[in-house]
Amino acid sequence: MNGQPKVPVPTLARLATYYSLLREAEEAGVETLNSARIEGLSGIAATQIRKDLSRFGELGKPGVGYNVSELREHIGKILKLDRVQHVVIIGAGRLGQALAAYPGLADYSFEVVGLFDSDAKKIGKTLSGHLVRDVATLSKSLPGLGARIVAIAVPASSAQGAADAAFAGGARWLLNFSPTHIKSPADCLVRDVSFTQEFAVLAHYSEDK
Amino acid sequence: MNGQPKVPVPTLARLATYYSLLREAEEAGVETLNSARIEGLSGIAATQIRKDLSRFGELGKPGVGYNVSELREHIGKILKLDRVQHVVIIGAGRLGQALAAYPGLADYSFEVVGLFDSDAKKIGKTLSGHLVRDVATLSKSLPGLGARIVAIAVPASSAQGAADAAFAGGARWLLNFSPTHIKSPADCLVRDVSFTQEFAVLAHYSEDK
DNA sequence: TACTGTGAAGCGCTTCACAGCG
DNA sequence: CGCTGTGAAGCGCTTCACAGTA
Repeated sequence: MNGQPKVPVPTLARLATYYSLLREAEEAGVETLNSARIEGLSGIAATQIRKDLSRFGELGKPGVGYNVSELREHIGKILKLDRVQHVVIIGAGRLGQALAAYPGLADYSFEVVGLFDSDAKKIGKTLSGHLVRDVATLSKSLPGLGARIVAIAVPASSAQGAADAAFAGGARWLLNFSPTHIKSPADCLVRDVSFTQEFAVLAHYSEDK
Repeated sequence: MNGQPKVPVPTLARLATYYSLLREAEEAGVETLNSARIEGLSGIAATQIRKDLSRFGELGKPGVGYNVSELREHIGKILKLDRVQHVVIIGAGRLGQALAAYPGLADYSFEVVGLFDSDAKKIGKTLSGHLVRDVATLSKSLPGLGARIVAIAVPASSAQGAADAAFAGGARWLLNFSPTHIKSPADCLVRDVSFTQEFAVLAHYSEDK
């Protein structure tokens, strides 16, 4: 998709974890952190942490560790959290509202710039601090909102329609919270978050001893 | 006594996908489905599907495919969705409410038997159809609720405390929706669902302007 | 001495090619 | 012939052992 060195998704996920933990350490005034301490804070093995970070250059100092703010900044650049990322949310139900109001998003420089729904009772109202707009207008208004990322928080039956409207509006990165498979153009990336899947995995383990 | 063969987590996740899609096919009156059709419905490669299913015996018929209701039932047993799974949710904020009311949970035979919060304004009220109870009483009331699985939907700052109360009440399987690492006893299993992590992974792929 | 960086080994999931059965 | 089941190859992430550096 772009010409940068490919970073494995599991690594990216861990980088997001480091980022969040480094933010907290920075606010607490911690200046350096070594891989063993990061393991204690994150549950991720120290060797794994060093391996992840070494991919991007020599970020740490032997005998000392990693400089907290430098490392946070560096990871921010890799994850592109060094700029504001505009996000649009489709679906103003409980989940959509939860996402729209989620404080964690702001911590990562995500900004919700639009909340859409198809329910006439919700359109025009302000929910979770956002004006609810008609999803029928999505594909036309999306380019003007400058949103790179669209989150789908609608029931399974309307998910593909919502996604198609997003694609028509130029969206290329989707986070799909609906429990259904979304067919997407080849140059688009859809990431699924399935609550039921997570519960089901846990259920499988629920009886062994 | 763990006599069952270990099933990889990625496989379990896909089984949950098959299960959901088979439910729909069953309701639509479809009797058989072959791996190519399941690929079309799920986006999962046909060879992967056959490999996944072959692990549990010869479930399909060459030249025909898989019997929809038989397969759904079989997967239900593997994932232990053939019985009601009681779930307790800690945190009655927007996310906790979204989970408590999520229709997908009922489709998988999950039943929310308790919704807890620490906010005195919420305790005693009914939200998303559930009475909100005081989280301070959680560890005592948990055994009586018969919940195997506990979902943590509280802010990061109270997540460890909520988890500890759940562990004290005998919970051993946690779904953690808070953006923080939870320390858990060795015989407990914590699965993390991090919205910000998912957004961050997507952000990495977003194009430079 | 304390800690990072890294080549190599290890391991598990995925993909392939094709055997086997209805 | 159509479609599943499977041993084997492929591949990528993780873990290990230790070299290298402040």
